[in-house]
This record gives sequence, C-alpha cells and structure tokens, in this order.
Amino acid sequence: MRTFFAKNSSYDNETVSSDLLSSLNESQQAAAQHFEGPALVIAGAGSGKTRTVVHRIAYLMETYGVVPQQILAVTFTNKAAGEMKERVEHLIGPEGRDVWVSTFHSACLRILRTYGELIGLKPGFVIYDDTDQLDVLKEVLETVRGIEEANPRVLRALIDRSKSNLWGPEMLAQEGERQLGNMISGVPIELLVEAYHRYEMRLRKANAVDFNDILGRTVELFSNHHDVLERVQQRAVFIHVDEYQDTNHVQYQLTQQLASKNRNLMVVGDPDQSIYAFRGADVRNILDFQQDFHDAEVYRLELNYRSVGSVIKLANTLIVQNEGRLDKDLKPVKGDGEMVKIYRATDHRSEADFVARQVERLLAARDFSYNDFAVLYRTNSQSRVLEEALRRASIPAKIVGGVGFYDRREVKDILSYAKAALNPADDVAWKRILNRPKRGVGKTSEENLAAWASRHNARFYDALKNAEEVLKGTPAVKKILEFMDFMDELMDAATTLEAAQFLKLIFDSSGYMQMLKDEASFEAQARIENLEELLNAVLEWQEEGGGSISEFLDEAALMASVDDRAVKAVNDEVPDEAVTLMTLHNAKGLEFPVVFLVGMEENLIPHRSSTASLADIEEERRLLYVGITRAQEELMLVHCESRMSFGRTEIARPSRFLEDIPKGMLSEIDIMGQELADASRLSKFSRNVWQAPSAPLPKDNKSESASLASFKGGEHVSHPRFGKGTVVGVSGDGAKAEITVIFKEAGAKRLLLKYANLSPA
DNA sequence: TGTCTTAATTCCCGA
DNA sequence: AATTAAGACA
Repeated sequence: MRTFFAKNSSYDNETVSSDLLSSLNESQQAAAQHFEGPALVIAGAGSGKTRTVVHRIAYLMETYGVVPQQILAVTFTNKAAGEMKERVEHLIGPEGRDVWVSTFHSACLRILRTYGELIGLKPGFVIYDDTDQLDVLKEVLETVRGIEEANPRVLRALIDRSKSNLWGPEMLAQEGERQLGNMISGVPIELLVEAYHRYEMRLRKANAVDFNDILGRTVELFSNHHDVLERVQQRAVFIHVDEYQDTNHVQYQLTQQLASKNRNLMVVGDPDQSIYAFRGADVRNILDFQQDFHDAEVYRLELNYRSVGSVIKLANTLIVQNEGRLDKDLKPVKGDGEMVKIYRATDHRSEADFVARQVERLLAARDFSYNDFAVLYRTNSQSRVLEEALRRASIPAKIVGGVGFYDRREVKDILSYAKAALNPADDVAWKRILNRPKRGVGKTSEENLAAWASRHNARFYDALKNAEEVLKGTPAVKKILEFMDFMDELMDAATTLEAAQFLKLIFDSSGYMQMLKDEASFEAQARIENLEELLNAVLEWQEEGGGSISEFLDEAALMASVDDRAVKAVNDEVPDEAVTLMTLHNAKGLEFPVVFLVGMEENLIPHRSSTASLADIEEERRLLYVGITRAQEELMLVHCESRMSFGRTEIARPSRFLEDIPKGMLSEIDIMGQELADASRLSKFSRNVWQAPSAPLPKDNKSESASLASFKGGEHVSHPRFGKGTVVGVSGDGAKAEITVIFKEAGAKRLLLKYANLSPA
C-alpha cells in the first residue's frame, strides 16, 4: 500500500471472514446487502463510503455468486480508483483483480481504443491535453474574422463546457444563446460557434480527441452501436459510481446507458461535497436520482468515523447555511477532541511559518509523523510560500497536483516526438518538435509551412515532406531534410522498439539531450534529471506489464497532474515521510490527523471570481466543508492580514464563512499554539460569533497614510466619475498609495489614492 | 534566425 | 512573482 493512504484506519482491519458484514454499522450493512435494482447511497464525509462499496462488492460475490467480471466500479480520480482496487483485492483476494475498477476517462478510452473505428476514430488517435487545445485554438482564432481579440482560454472553457453538456457547435448555437446570451466576454456567440466548429475539424484532421471527447464520443458510440453497448453491459452488470454528486451531463448519460439494461446501479455521493460545478458537474444528478429510478432504494450513512466532535460540529454549523440542501446530520463517533484552532497571521510568509512551527510543535508533543499533516489551500499559487517555509524548517513536504510531471516542458517535448512518430497527422506535436532543439528552422519557416498545409488542406507533416518546394531556396530546407530523415527512422522504430528503448532513441538522436547538456545550467540539469525520471517511469511501467509506447502515452495523458505516481516521479528524493500540500479540490476523499486550512480569507475562499451568485458562494462553502471534514484529530484555520497577489501586497479580510461561526467553536491561538487570553484577544467585540480583529494601521506615519489607513477593504465609496463601488484592496503607501475599487457600473479600477477623491457612500 | 529586453498576462478549481 | 508573448536589433 502506498504511503499516501497509509493512515486510512478503517482499512486496516478489513479481512475476509465468513462474517463479512460484522465490521459494518447498521446502515452500512443495509447498503452493502443491496442486491439488484437501483440504489442511492447518501454518504456523509467520513462515513465509510468506500468501505461500504467494497463490502457490497464482496457480498455480491460471496452471497449471490456474482462473478468479478460482472462488476464495475467507477471513480473520479486515478487515486480513488487505485485505492478502491487495492481494498477490493485486500478484502476478497486475488479474484478481486477481475473487478473492473476504473475512472470514467480510462474506462471510456479503453472502449474507444477497441471500438472507436465504428464512429470514425482511426486507430492510433491521440489525446490532446489542455495545452494542445490551446495551441489549436490560437490558430483557429486567427482564421475567424472578427474574433482575433477573443481569449483562447475563454473559448476553451466554452468548448469544454459545451462538450460536457454534449453540445456540438450546432447545439451551442441554440442552447448557448438561450442560456448564456448572445455575447460571451465581448465576442458574439456566432463567432465562437464558428471557432468551435473549426476546432472540431482540426481535431478530426489531426486524428485527435480532447479530454471531453473521450467521454462524449463513447456516449456517441453507445447510442449508434447498440451491440457495443450490450457487450460492455455484459462486463458491467453491477455498476457503482462513486462521487456521484460531481458527475456532469456526459457522465450522467454514460451511467444511464450502462445501467439501462440491468438497472443494477448503485450511486454513492454527498450533495454537500459537490465542488465541481465549474466543470459542468450538476448536483441535480444525485438529487434527482429517485426521479430517474422510481424504485431506487435509498441508504443514508450519517455516522462519521473520521473526525473528532469539534470538527464535525464546525462542519455542520457551516453547511446548514446553504439553502438548496438535502437535510443531513453528520454525527461523530469519536469524542469532542481538541477545539478547532484559528490563527491570525500578518502576511502569507508568517502564515507559512506558523504552519511549520505547528508541525514541529505537534511532532514533539505527540506521536505524529510527517504523513499525518496536510496543508490545504484554495489556489495552487499559495503552495510556493508554504513549501519554502517548510523547507527552511527542514520539514519534508510533497505537493500533490500543481504543475504535474507530464506538463513539464521537457517531458511534453520528448513525448511529442513519440506522438509525432506515431501519428503524422498530429500537427501540434510536429510543430512543437520542429525546432526543439534549435535546428535553424524559425518562426517564418514554420508559418510558411503551416500556410502551405492550410492552402492544400494537408497535414503539417505533408508540408515538411515537401519542404524543398514549400521553402524553396531558404537555408531551412537542408535542416528540415535532415530532421525528416531522423523522423523517418523514428517512425520505423516506433513500431519495432519497446517503449523504453524508443524513448532512449529520442533522447540520444533528436539532439534534445545534447542541447540540455550543452546548456550546462542548473535549470538544464534539472530538466535532464526529469527526463531520466521519465525513462524510469517507462521502465517501471513496462515491468508492471505495460506495452508499447503508444499505450504509455494514453497512460500519461490520463494520469494528468493529480496522481501520486506523478508526484513521486517529480523527484525521486521525495521521502516516504512528508507533509502533504494540496488544493482543497485535491483533498476530496482523503483524511489526515492534522489539517491546516490556510488562506481563510475573502477573495480566496470564497474566491474573488466566485462571489457573483448565491450558487457560487454555496459551492465555495461546500469546498470549505470538504476541507474541514478532512481532519481527523486537529484542525487549524489560518488567515492573513495581508497577502501578496500578482506581485502586490493587498489587504486581506477574513473569510465571510468564519464570521458565521459561533465564538465558542474556535480557539484563537498564538504562534506558540497557546490559546490567547481573553484580554489579549484582539477580537474584543462581544458578538456571539467569531469576529476578526480590525486591520492594523500601516506602520509608517506619513501624513498621506492617514487616508490610506482609513480604508481596509469592504467600504462602500463613491467616485465623482465612476459612481458607487466597494473597496477591495489597498497597496503601497504615501504618495504612491493605490486603492482598488470595484465600481457597480465601471467595474474594477486601480486608482492613485491621492487623486481618487473618494467619498463614503 | 536567434537573442536579448521589455511588456503583458496570469493566480481558481481538474480528468 | 513568474511565466510567456512581443518587440528590437544583431
């Protein structure tokens, strides 16, 4: 078992026994004994949901003689799939290996690799990740007139959203206009639809699918080829879907299709932990389950085995404030435990130092190991300071997520060589490797080649093949001929060599390694090490039964950034024992004895871009709820008085969510972990909810600072030209002091305070 | 073409 | 603050 999950206490005493259900509580038993027909399991945080599903699988086999080949369990992340697979095998032995445990994406990819040709996917199709998508979209935007200024990222988000709703360009034209209006980010929707259409053409031409296509095209396959659906249904007679509250429409459709024949569908989830609306997840999928399946049995798991009482109480207090919510009362099994702590740091550095100090303190005081600590934050950008502070304190730490191993420039470059060799139509890959390492083929040549390809409706590869003609008389021709000779060799090798050997060939013969060696910088050295690590990953994967390089590419694409294998691969030196740093989203499904929730501030949680609607706020609240419920023994909340963002120091106000917490539920502590005496407590107002102290006065006493000090964010002000607005930040001091105000009409403005001429409103 | 400097953008969350 | 795009010039 990987160390990452080593602390899963409920796992340890799972054993095969004649009395399979004796280790479950009453409601868990009821769910685990569910046989045929649809079932909805509402499973609160820490209520033993995975345990219940794993036992249900064992019970199906033991009591009803269901064979493992008829059982499917779908999870969201590779991590969750890996964990469930191990627990299934642990509980029911070697037979458990035949249970199909998979993520939506890898299950669908497997199906498409087998049957994709039926819907026009050519064998050897590649997967475009988000960077590839962006590359394609940038080019597409240049070809649609009137759309040049559109942000490719905005367009990508729109396309992703459309696809997660199973909307093609035509549907986006209809539905999009109805639901989103006729302009999106200042661009008419017709043009965006046109761009979407062209994007689809490009992908088709490149024999590529994007992430959403992996699911969407599977739905298409099932709809148009019932025989394929039936074959898969034979392999999925009993279906389990984990984290059902986070399914989007495509996943919903897939589930419906798979379950349509046998109707043995068990969905498990917790509406209070729905945190993926931003990528199309729809809580209604779980809330309406009983409407979809009128005969559904409903099981509720409300006993929490994970957290101490104080943590559960806080979580419940928070979440009841959401309006659109299924009533659910999580009850702790454990005692009250330590009070939840809160610490007010001056800035993000002192916040990080606080975390380091507490890790040291708790480690010394109690029987903890580094693995027992997790630091959770809202945005990846918060990780750097934390990582640095822990390193200064010689505390080993690992970051889960963030810029993943397979997103690194050098890794993407090398894998692009493989992709190009396997698929001549992969324009993105060919363009990426053409001049990396530098071989004297610059931007102009690339543009001319691309223009030729587009004129002839050909592949970029064809342009390269015809370089002599296309770039007649330029010095680049000779270079391209050499390059193509090498690539011919590589294309041959792609089908004959093993994955690792093939990779080695790319390293040595492309000139890429040589380029890094010649550079001789610290950075280049790190890149070389990453490439060596990539080779190790391939070797390890081969030993575990992996096959060709193309299969490895699939693996790498689905691995994405969030995977403990990816984390391990970043640096071989990652010690077995380490504090875990990750985003709140990544923490879902995990648990740790000690949890720090940092950045408990307005603009972070709720995030600045998620305050527009009640639905946004409620999702942020659920995200915080997920964070709180990760803690088993101790929970510490931290917020700062000021924080740097985009290189500027800004005043930070405590999260509104904190202010709804009754005073007695939080213990305010100092950096030593000592509870502040009531007299020294800065929050001295005697309201019965926790209240943040007012922001400190600026340290200097220049005359201008008096006016600066009078703003701490949140004030309603009025400006002669921009009208009414709200102060959201102040930075700098003296004559250079700036104030940021979001005006109701004019939007966000950064003004020199000296001239801002604001009056209270 | 390549390199150096400067300007702009991003830092929401992810399979 | 850090990465990436754009622009100037050899």
